[in-house]
Amino acid sequence: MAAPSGDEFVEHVCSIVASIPPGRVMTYGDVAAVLGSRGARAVGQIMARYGTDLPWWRVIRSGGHPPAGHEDRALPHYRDEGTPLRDLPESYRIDYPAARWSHG
DNA sequence: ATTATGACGGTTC
DNA sequence: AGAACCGCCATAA
Repeated sequence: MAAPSGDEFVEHVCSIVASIPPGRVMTYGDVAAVLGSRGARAVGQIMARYGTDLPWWRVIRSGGHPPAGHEDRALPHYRDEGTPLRDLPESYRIDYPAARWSHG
């Protein structure tokens, strides 16, 4: 496993992200909020480090924008999962209110 | 303990 | 709407 035992934060983030169903998305802030923290950035760090084995594209920024620097990689995933998109085809952003997923 | 960094968030200009 | 600034959190050096 990429995450050694003891890192609850990492384990939690991975678990939450992995629990997001296809076609749904959560913001970094939401994931952090589930952990009782506000480390949206910290979540991004984990995605950058351990997200390689996770559906990282289901984690977006507030406002419905996909992960910075990974828009092109995420787009095909959204189209494949039927995630509601907006502002196509010029640019695109996730229909956050519609695709938002609650951890519970 | 202190500093710097990052797949962020929100406010302000 | 785009850029700048500050705040928050976890990790690495």
